[in-house]
Amino acid sequence: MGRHSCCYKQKLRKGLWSPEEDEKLLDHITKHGHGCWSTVPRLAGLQRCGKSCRLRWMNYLRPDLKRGAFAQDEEDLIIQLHAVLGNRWSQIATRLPGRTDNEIKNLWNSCIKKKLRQKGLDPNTHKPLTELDCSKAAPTISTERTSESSDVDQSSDGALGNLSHLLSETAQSQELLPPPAKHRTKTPRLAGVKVPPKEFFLDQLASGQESLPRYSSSVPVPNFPFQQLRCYNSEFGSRHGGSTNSLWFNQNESPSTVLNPSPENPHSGIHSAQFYWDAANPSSSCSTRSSGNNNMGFELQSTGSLVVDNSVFPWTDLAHDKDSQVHLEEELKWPDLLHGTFPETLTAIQSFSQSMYEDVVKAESQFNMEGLCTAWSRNLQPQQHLQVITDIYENGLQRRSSPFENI
DNA sequence: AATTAGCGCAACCGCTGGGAA
DNA sequence: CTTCCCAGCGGTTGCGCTAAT
Repeated sequence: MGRHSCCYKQKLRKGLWSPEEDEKLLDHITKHGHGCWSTVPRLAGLQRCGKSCRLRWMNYLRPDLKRGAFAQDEEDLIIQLHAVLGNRWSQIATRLPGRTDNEIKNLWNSCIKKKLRQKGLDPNTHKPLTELDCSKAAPTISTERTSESSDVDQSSDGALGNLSHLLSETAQSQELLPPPAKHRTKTPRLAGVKVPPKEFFLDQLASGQESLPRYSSSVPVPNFPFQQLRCYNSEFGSRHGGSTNSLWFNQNESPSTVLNPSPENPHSGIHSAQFYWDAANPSSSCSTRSSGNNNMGFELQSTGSLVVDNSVFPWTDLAHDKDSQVHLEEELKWPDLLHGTFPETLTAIQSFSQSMYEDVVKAESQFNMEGLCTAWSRNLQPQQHLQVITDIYENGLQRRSSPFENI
Protein backbone atom coordinates (compact mmCIF):
# COMPACT_ATOMS: atom_id res chain seq x y z
CA MET A 1 0.00 0.00 0.00
CA GLY A 2 0.95 3.55 0.27
CA ARG A 3 2.88 5.27 -2.35
CA HIS A 4 2.08 4.27 -5.84
CA SER A 5 4.77 2.22 -7.49
CA CYS A 6 5.07 4.60 -10.40
CA CYS A 7 6.27 7.26 -8.03
CA TYR A 8 9.42 5.26 -7.38
CA LYS A 9 10.36 5.21 -11.02
CA GLN A 10 13.19 7.39 -11.99
CA LYS A 11 13.33 10.15 -14.53
CA LEU A 12 9.85 11.37 -13.71
CA ARG A 13 9.41 15.07 -13.67
CA LYS A 14 8.16 16.77 -10.56
CA GLY A 15 7.16 20.25 -9.72
CA LEU A 16 5.29 22.76 -11.74
CA TRP A 17 3.76 21.78 -15.01
CA SER A 18 4.94 23.46 -18.16
CA PRO A 19 2.46 24.68 -20.76
CA GLU A 20 3.69 21.94 -23.09
CA GLU A 21 2.92 19.28 -20.52
CA ASP A 22 -0.48 20.76 -19.93
CA GLU A 23 -1.17 20.73 -23.61
CA LYS A 24 -0.12 17.12 -23.96
CA LEU A 25 -2.26 16.01 -21.08
CA LEU A 26 -5.23 18.06 -22.16
CA ASP A 27 -4.95 16.83 -25.71
CA HIS A 28 -4.70 13.22 -24.66
CA ILE A 29 -7.61 13.28 -22.27
CA THR A 30 -9.76 15.27 -24.63
CA LYS A 31 -9.21 12.71 -27.34
CA HIS A 32 -9.10 9.49 -25.38
CA GLY A 33 -10.32 10.18 -21.90
CA HIS A 34 -8.11 9.41 -18.98
CA GLY A 35 -8.93 5.74 -18.61
CA CYS A 36 -6.42 4.23 -16.26
CA TRP A 37 -4.37 7.06 -14.88
CA SER A 38 -1.25 4.99 -14.61
CA THR A 39 -1.17 4.62 -18.37
CA VAL A 40 -1.93 8.25 -19.12
CA PRO A 41 1.61 9.63 -18.87
CA ARG A 42 2.97 7.00 -21.21
CA LEU A 43 0.19 7.42 -23.74
CA ALA A 44 0.33 11.18 -23.50
CA GLY A 45 4.11 11.27 -23.76
CA LEU A 46 4.67 12.77 -20.35
CA GLN A 47 7.46 12.14 -17.89
CA ARG A 48 5.08 12.24 -14.98
CA CYS A 49 3.44 9.67 -12.80
CA GLY A 50 -0.21 8.93 -13.28
CA LYS A 51 -1.03 10.37 -9.96
CA SER A 52 0.51 13.67 -10.89
CA CYS A 53 -1.41 13.66 -14.16
CA ARG A 54 -4.64 12.99 -12.40
CA LEU A 55 -4.03 15.78 -9.95
CA ARG A 56 -3.15 18.21 -12.67
CA TRP A 57 -6.27 17.33 -14.58
CA MET A 58 -8.58 17.39 -11.60
CA ASN A 59 -7.27 20.61 -10.14
CA TYR A 60 -6.32 22.64 -13.14
CA LEU A 61 -7.08 21.34 -16.61
CA ARG A 62 -10.62 20.07 -16.22
CA PRO A 63 -12.84 22.14 -18.46
CA ASP A 64 -15.65 22.49 -15.96
CA LEU A 65 -13.51 24.27 -13.42
CA LYS A 66 -14.51 27.69 -12.33
CA ARG A 67 -11.46 29.85 -12.06
CA GLY A 68 -11.10 33.02 -10.14
CA ALA A 69 -11.82 34.27 -6.68
CA PHE A 70 -14.46 32.78 -4.49
CA ALA A 71 -17.66 34.74 -4.17
CA GLN A 72 -18.90 35.67 -0.75
CA ASP A 73 -21.78 33.25 -0.95
CA GLU A 74 -19.38 30.50 -1.87
CA GLU A 75 -17.36 31.26 1.22
CA ASP A 76 -20.51 31.29 3.31
CA LEU A 77 -21.48 27.95 1.91
CA ILE A 78 -18.07 26.50 2.60
CA ILE A 79 -18.26 27.64 6.19
CA GLN A 80 -21.66 26.11 6.68
CA LEU A 81 -20.74 22.90 4.95
CA HIS A 82 -17.59 22.68 7.01
CA ALA A 83 -19.70 22.99 10.12
CA VAL A 84 -21.51 19.88 9.03
CA LEU A 85 -18.91 17.89 7.16
CA GLY A 86 -15.68 18.91 8.81
CA ASN A 87 -12.52 18.66 6.76
CA ARG A 88 -14.07 16.51 4.09
CA TRP A 89 -12.97 18.75 1.34
CA SER A 90 -13.97 16.50 -1.47
CA GLN A 91 -17.51 16.32 -0.19
CA ILE A 92 -17.63 20.02 0.27
CA ALA A 93 -16.31 20.42 -3.23
CA THR A 94 -19.14 18.36 -4.66
CA ARG A 95 -21.50 21.03 -3.38
CA LEU A 96 -19.54 23.78 -5.05
CA PRO A 97 -19.63 23.14 -8.77
CA GLY A 98 -16.48 24.11 -10.56
CA ARG A 99 -14.42 24.18 -7.41
CA THR A 100 -11.88 21.57 -6.42
CA ASP A 101 -11.28 20.12 -3.03
CA ASN A 102 -7.75 21.43 -3.16
CA GLU A 103 -8.94 24.91 -3.93
CA ILE A 104 -11.44 24.86 -1.11
CA LYS A 105 -8.92 23.42 1.28
CA ASN A 106 -6.44 26.15 0.43
CA LEU A 107 -9.05 28.82 0.80
CA TRP A 108 -10.03 27.44 4.14
CA ASN A 109 -6.52 27.26 5.47
CA SER A 110 -5.38 30.56 4.12
CA CYS A 111 -8.40 32.77 4.35
CA ILE A 112 -11.56 31.50 5.96
CA LYS A 113 -9.87 30.25 9.09
CA LYS A 114 -8.49 33.68 9.65
CA LYS A 115 -11.82 35.36 9.08
CA LEU A 116 -13.56 33.08 11.52
CA ARG A 117 -10.97 33.73 14.16
CA GLN A 118 -11.38 37.44 13.63
CA LYS A 119 -15.09 36.97 14.22
CA GLY A 120 -14.28 35.15 17.43
CA LEU A 121 -15.21 31.73 16.13
CA ASP A 122 -13.17 28.63 16.40
CA PRO A 123 -12.65 27.42 12.84
CA ASN A 124 -12.65 23.80 13.89
CA THR A 125 -15.76 23.73 15.99
CA HIS A 126 -17.49 26.85 14.66
CA LYS A 127 -18.25 27.75 18.23
CA PRO A 128 -17.43 31.09 19.75
CA LEU A 129 -13.92 30.97 21.07
CA THR A 130 -14.96 32.29 24.46
CA GLU A 131 -17.71 29.73 24.75
CA LEU A 132 -15.32 27.02 23.77
CA ASP A 133 -13.02 28.02 26.55
CA CYS A 134 -15.88 28.07 29.04
CA SER A 135 -17.20 24.70 27.96
CA LYS A 136 -13.79 23.19 28.31
CA ALA A 137 -13.53 24.59 31.79
CA ALA A 138 -16.99 23.59 32.91
CA PRO A 139 -18.90 21.38 30.52
CA THR A 140 -22.62 21.63 31.05
CA ILE A 141 -23.42 18.26 29.64
CA SER A 142 -21.80 15.21 31.05
CA THR A 143 -20.23 13.14 28.38
CA GLU A 144 -18.19 10.02 28.67
CA ARG A 145 -15.73 10.65 25.98
CA THR A 146 -13.66 7.82 24.82
CA SER A 147 -9.99 8.22 24.50
CA GLU A 148 -10.17 8.41 20.74
CA SER A 149 -12.78 11.12 20.72
CA SER A 150 -10.28 13.80 21.37
CA ASP A 151 -10.95 17.41 20.72
CA VAL A 152 -8.91 17.16 17.62
CA ASP A 153 -10.96 14.35 16.26
CA GLN A 154 -14.16 16.03 17.16
CA SER A 155 -13.17 19.17 15.52
CA SER A 156 -12.21 17.42 12.38
CA ASP A 157 -15.76 16.22 12.16
CA GLY A 158 -17.06 19.71 12.25
CA ALA A 159 -19.24 21.38 14.79
CA LEU A 160 -21.54 18.43 14.89
CA GLY A 161 -18.90 16.14 16.16
CA ASN A 162 -19.75 16.83 19.77
CA LEU A 163 -23.44 16.89 19.13
CA SER A 164 -23.48 13.63 17.31
CA HIS A 165 -21.54 12.12 20.11
CA LEU A 166 -24.03 13.36 22.65
CA LEU A 167 -26.98 12.31 20.59
CA SER A 168 -25.44 8.95 20.18
CA GLU A 169 -25.52 8.51 23.89
CA THR A 170 -29.07 9.74 24.06
CA ALA A 171 -30.16 7.22 21.50
CA GLN A 172 -28.19 4.46 23.10
CA SER A 173 -29.84 5.17 26.40
CA GLN A 174 -33.10 4.38 24.70
CA GLU A 175 -31.69 1.06 23.54
CA LEU A 176 -32.16 2.07 19.98
CA LEU A 177 -28.59 1.91 19.00
CA PRO A 178 -26.02 -0.77 19.36
CA PRO A 179 -23.32 -0.07 21.86
CA PRO A 180 -20.38 1.88 20.58
CA ALA A 181 -17.54 0.03 19.05
CA LYS A 182 -15.05 -0.89 21.72
CA HIS A 183 -12.16 -0.22 19.49
CA ARG A 184 -12.05 2.19 16.70
CA THR A 185 -8.99 2.05 14.61
CA LYS A 186 -9.93 4.78 12.26
CA THR A 187 -10.32 8.41 12.95
CA PRO A 188 -13.98 8.62 13.87
CA ARG A 189 -16.21 10.45 11.51
CA LEU A 190 -19.74 11.42 12.32
CA ALA A 191 -20.01 8.61 14.71
CA GLY A 192 -22.80 7.24 16.73
CA VAL A 193 -25.94 8.80 15.41
CA LYS A 194 -28.00 6.46 13.35
CA VAL A 195 -29.91 7.23 10.25
CA PRO A 196 -33.51 8.06 10.95
CA PRO A 197 -35.84 5.32 9.88
CA LYS A 198 -38.10 5.35 6.90
CA GLU A 199 -41.10 6.79 8.69
CA PHE A 200 -39.00 9.77 9.37
CA PHE A 201 -38.68 10.47 5.71
CA LEU A 202 -42.30 9.80 5.01
CA ASP A 203 -43.47 11.93 7.86
CA GLN A 204 -41.26 14.73 6.79
CA LEU A 205 -42.69 14.52 3.36
CA ALA A 206 -46.22 14.42 4.59
CA SER A 207 -45.96 16.96 7.33
CA GLY A 208 -46.42 19.82 4.96
CA GLN A 209 -43.47 21.86 5.96
CA GLU A 210 -43.63 25.47 5.09
CA SER A 211 -41.34 26.63 2.41
CA LEU A 212 -37.80 26.62 3.50
CA PRO A 213 -35.32 28.92 1.95
CA ARG A 214 -34.05 27.52 -1.22
CA TYR A 215 -31.31 28.11 -3.58
CA SER A 216 -31.75 27.87 -7.30
CA SER A 217 -28.67 27.27 -9.25
CA SER A 218 -28.62 29.41 -12.29
CA VAL A 219 -25.83 27.61 -13.98
CA PRO A 220 -25.66 24.09 -15.28
CA VAL A 221 -23.73 21.84 -13.02
CA PRO A 222 -21.96 19.14 -14.95
CA ASN A 223 -21.44 15.86 -13.15
CA PHE A 224 -22.60 17.31 -9.93
CA PRO A 225 -24.42 14.84 -7.78
CA PHE A 226 -26.07 17.25 -5.43
CA GLN A 227 -27.10 20.18 -7.43
CA GLN A 228 -26.07 23.11 -5.36
CA LEU A 229 -26.91 22.56 -1.79
CA ARG A 230 -27.43 25.81 -0.02
CA CYS A 231 -27.76 26.37 3.64
CA TYR A 232 -29.59 29.52 4.31
CA ASN A 233 -32.06 30.32 6.95
CA SER A 234 -34.47 33.10 7.41
CA GLU A 235 -31.85 35.70 7.80
CA PHE A 236 -31.07 35.16 4.18
CA GLY A 237 -34.55 36.04 3.21
CA SER A 238 -33.52 37.34 -0.11
CA ARG A 239 -32.83 33.83 -1.17
CA HIS A 240 -36.27 32.67 -0.27
CA GLY A 241 -38.88 32.15 -2.79
CA GLY A 242 -39.50 29.73 -5.53
CA SER A 243 -42.34 27.37 -5.46
CA THR A 244 -40.92 24.15 -6.70
CA ASN A 245 -38.78 22.08 -4.49
CA SER A 246 -37.71 18.74 -5.68
CA LEU A 247 -35.58 15.79 -4.91
CA TRP A 248 -34.30 13.81 -7.82
CA PHE A 249 -32.49 10.64 -7.12
CA ASN A 250 -32.53 9.50 -10.67
CA GLN A 251 -33.23 12.27 -12.97
CA ASN A 252 -32.93 10.15 -16.03
CA GLU A 253 -35.74 7.81 -15.18
CA SER A 254 -39.33 8.44 -15.83
CA PRO A 255 -41.53 7.84 -12.84
CA SER A 256 -42.01 4.16 -12.60
CA THR A 257 -43.73 3.94 -9.30
CA VAL A 258 -45.80 6.49 -7.55
CA LEU A 259 -46.69 6.11 -3.96
CA ASN A 260 -48.85 8.08 -1.68
CA PRO A 261 -46.87 9.77 0.97
CA SER A 262 -47.39 8.71 4.50
CA PRO A 263 -50.86 7.25 4.86
CA GLU A 264 -50.60 8.09 8.52
CA ASN A 265 -50.74 11.73 7.62
CA PRO A 266 -53.50 12.23 5.09
CA HIS A 267 -53.79 15.78 6.24
CA SER A 268 -50.26 16.38 5.33
CA GLY A 269 -50.91 19.33 3.12
CA ILE A 270 -48.65 17.97 0.46
CA HIS A 271 -50.45 18.42 -2.75
CA SER A 272 -48.54 16.43 -5.23
CA ALA A 273 -45.65 14.80 -3.55
CA GLN A 274 -44.44 11.69 -5.23
CA PHE A 275 -41.77 9.15 -4.62
CA TYR A 276 -39.98 7.73 -7.56
CA TRP A 277 -37.70 4.82 -7.73
CA ASP A 278 -36.33 2.79 -10.47
CA ALA A 279 -38.38 -0.36 -10.56
CA ALA A 280 -35.91 -1.92 -12.90
CA ASN A 281 -33.32 -1.51 -10.26
CA PRO A 282 -35.03 -2.35 -7.01
CA SER A 283 -32.00 -1.59 -4.94
CA SER A 284 -31.75 1.83 -6.33
CA SER A 285 -32.52 4.84 -4.31
CA CYS A 286 -35.84 6.48 -4.00
CA SER A 287 -36.59 9.54 -6.00
CA THR A 288 -38.86 12.15 -4.69
CA ARG A 289 -40.64 14.92 -6.37
CA SER A 290 -42.78 17.37 -4.60
CA SER A 291 -44.41 20.44 -5.88
CA GLY A 292 -46.29 23.34 -4.44
CA ASN A 293 -45.11 25.15 -1.41
CA ASN A 294 -43.93 22.10 0.34
CA ASN A 295 -40.83 20.13 0.61
CA MET A 296 -39.71 17.28 2.67
CA GLY A 297 -37.71 19.35 5.01
CA PHE A 298 -34.80 17.02 4.92
CA GLU A 299 -31.92 16.46 2.72
CA LEU A 300 -29.61 13.59 2.25
CA GLN A 301 -25.93 14.04 2.19
CA SER A 302 -23.60 11.40 1.05
CA THR A 303 -21.72 10.88 4.24
CA GLY A 304 -22.59 13.95 6.10
CA SER A 305 -25.91 14.72 7.58
CA LEU A 306 -29.57 14.68 7.19
CA VAL A 307 -31.03 18.12 7.44
CA VAL A 308 -34.36 18.04 9.14
CA ASP A 309 -36.63 20.79 10.26
CA ASN A 310 -34.00 23.41 9.78
CA SER A 311 -31.47 21.40 11.68
CA VAL A 312 -28.83 18.94 10.85
CA PHE A 313 -29.19 15.31 11.63
CA PRO A 314 -25.80 13.69 11.25
CA TRP A 315 -25.54 10.41 9.49
CA THR A 316 -23.40 7.90 11.12
CA ASP A 317 -20.77 6.30 9.07
CA LEU A 318 -22.57 3.04 9.40
CA ALA A 319 -21.10 1.46 6.39
CA HIS A 320 -17.65 1.92 7.81
CA ASP A 321 -18.32 1.01 11.36
CA LYS A 322 -18.33 -2.71 11.18
CA ASP A 323 -18.29 -3.13 14.90
CA SER A 324 -21.64 -1.51 15.20
CA GLN A 325 -23.24 -3.09 12.22
CA VAL A 326 -26.33 -5.04 12.89
CA HIS A 327 -26.87 -8.05 10.75
CA LEU A 328 -30.26 -8.64 9.31
CA GLU A 329 -31.49 -11.79 7.67
CA GLU A 330 -32.46 -10.09 4.48
CA GLU A 331 -31.22 -6.89 3.12
CA LEU A 332 -33.75 -4.17 3.22
CA LYS A 333 -33.90 -1.70 0.42
CA TRP A 334 -35.90 1.29 -0.58
CA PRO A 335 -38.65 -0.87 -2.03
CA ASP A 336 -39.18 -2.30 1.41
CA LEU A 337 -39.69 1.15 2.69
CA LEU A 338 -41.95 2.19 -0.07
CA HIS A 339 -44.04 -0.94 -0.14
CA GLY A 340 -44.47 -1.13 3.56
CA THR A 341 -42.49 -4.29 4.08
CA PHE A 342 -41.40 -3.00 7.38
CA PRO A 343 -38.87 -4.60 9.61
CA GLU A 344 -40.21 -6.09 12.75
CA THR A 345 -37.85 -4.83 15.34
CA LEU A 346 -35.99 -1.72 16.12
CA THR A 347 -32.86 -3.60 15.41
CA ALA A 348 -34.18 -4.19 11.98
CA ILE A 349 -34.83 -0.50 11.67
CA GLN A 350 -31.22 0.16 12.24
CA SER A 351 -30.22 -2.26 9.58
CA PHE A 352 -32.78 -0.83 7.28
CA SER A 353 -31.39 2.59 7.87
CA GLN A 354 -27.97 1.30 7.13
CA SER A 355 -28.95 -0.23 3.85
CA MET A 356 -30.88 2.85 2.96
CA TYR A 357 -27.85 4.91 3.72
CA GLU A 358 -25.69 2.72 1.57
CA ASP A 359 -28.14 2.88 -1.28
CA VAL A 360 -28.31 6.59 -1.06
CA VAL A 361 -24.58 6.86 -1.14
CA LYS A 362 -24.38 4.56 -4.12
CA ALA A 363 -26.93 6.62 -5.92
CA GLU A 364 -25.25 9.85 -5.16
CA SER A 365 -24.06 10.27 -8.68
CA GLN A 366 -27.64 10.34 -9.82
CA PHE A 367 -28.79 12.56 -7.09
CA ASN A 368 -29.96 15.97 -7.96
CA MET A 369 -31.23 18.02 -5.12
CA GLU A 370 -32.83 21.34 -5.29
CA GLY A 371 -34.70 23.45 -2.91
CA LEU A 372 -33.82 21.94 0.39
CA CYS A 373 -32.14 24.24 2.75
CA THR A 374 -30.91 24.26 6.24
CA ALA A 375 -30.95 26.83 8.93
CA TRP A 376 -28.21 25.28 10.86
CA SER A 377 -25.82 26.98 13.14
CA ARG A 378 -26.77 30.57 12.60
CA ASN A 379 -29.24 31.22 15.34
CA LEU A 380 -28.86 28.46 17.84
CA GLN A 381 -26.33 27.99 20.52
CA PRO A 382 -24.72 24.58 20.80
CA GLN A 383 -26.98 23.58 23.64
CA GLN A 384 -29.96 24.49 21.55
CA HIS A 385 -28.55 22.52 18.65
CA LEU A 386 -28.39 19.50 20.82
CA GLN A 387 -31.93 20.02 22.02
CA VAL A 388 -33.21 20.42 18.50
CA ILE A 389 -31.53 17.27 17.34
CA THR A 390 -32.67 15.35 20.36
CA ASP A 391 -36.22 16.58 19.91
CA ILE A 392 -36.17 15.69 16.28
CA TYR A 393 -34.94 12.25 16.98
CA GLU A 394 -37.39 11.66 19.78
CA ASN A 395 -40.26 13.00 17.74
CA GLY A 396 -39.21 10.79 14.93
CA LEU A 397 -39.16 7.82 17.23
CA GLN A 398 -42.62 8.59 18.49
CA ARG A 399 -43.99 9.02 15.06
CA ARG A 400 -42.37 6.01 13.61
CA SER A 401 -43.45 3.77 16.41
CA SER A 402 -47.04 3.71 15.25
CA PRO A 403 -46.57 1.52 12.20
CA PHE A 404 -44.98 -1.10 14.40
CA GLU A 405 -47.63 -1.20 17.03
CA ASN A 406 -49.50 -3.90 15.21
CA ILE A 407 -46.52 -6.14 14.77
C1' DA B 1 17.88 48.41 -3.56
C1' DA B 2 18.13 44.42 -0.75
C1' DT B 3 16.12 41.55 2.50
C1' DT B 4 12.49 39.42 4.95
C1' DA B 5 7.88 37.97 6.17
C1' DG B 6 3.48 36.74 4.82
C1' DC B 7 0.43 34.83 1.76
C1' DG B 8 -1.83 32.03 -1.86
C1' DC B 9 -1.54 28.39 -4.73
C1' DA B 10 0.07 24.17 -6.96
C1' DA B 11 1.88 20.00 -6.24
C1' DC B 12 3.52 16.26 -3.46
C1' DC B 13 3.20 12.72 0.13
C1' DG B 14 1.24 9.23 2.80
C1' DC B 15 -2.55 6.80 3.57
C1' DT B 16 -7.17 4.34 2.89
C1' DG B 17 -10.67 1.62 0.72
C1' DG B 18 -12.39 -0.89 -3.22
C1' DG B 19 -11.85 -4.22 -6.57
C1' DA B 20 -9.55 -7.65 -9.23
C1' DA B 21 -6.44 -11.50 -9.54
C1' DC C 1 -8.14 -15.07 2.28
C1' DT C 2 -4.26 -12.55 0.68
C1' DT C 3 -1.91 -9.60 -2.29
C1' DC C 4 -1.58 -6.12 -5.50
C1' DC C 5 -3.14 -2.23 -8.19
C1' DC C 6 -5.59 1.79 -8.48
C1' DA C 7 -8.33 6.00 -7.50
C1' DG C 8 -9.11 9.17 -4.31
C1' DC C 9 -8.63 11.89 -0.04
C1' DG C 10 -6.60 15.07 3.28
C1' DG C 11 -2.39 16.97 5.28
C1' DT C 12 1.80 19.09 4.21
C1' DT C 13 5.40 21.28 1.63
C1' DG C 14 7.54 24.37 -1.38
C1' DC C 15 7.51 27.90 -4.82
C1' DG C 16 6.57 32.45 -6.43
C1' DC C 17 4.66 36.84 -5.71
C1' DT C 18 4.01 41.00 -3.00
C1' DA C 19 4.22 44.14 0.73
C1' DA C 20 6.75 45.76 4.53
C1' DT C 21 11.05 47.02 6.57
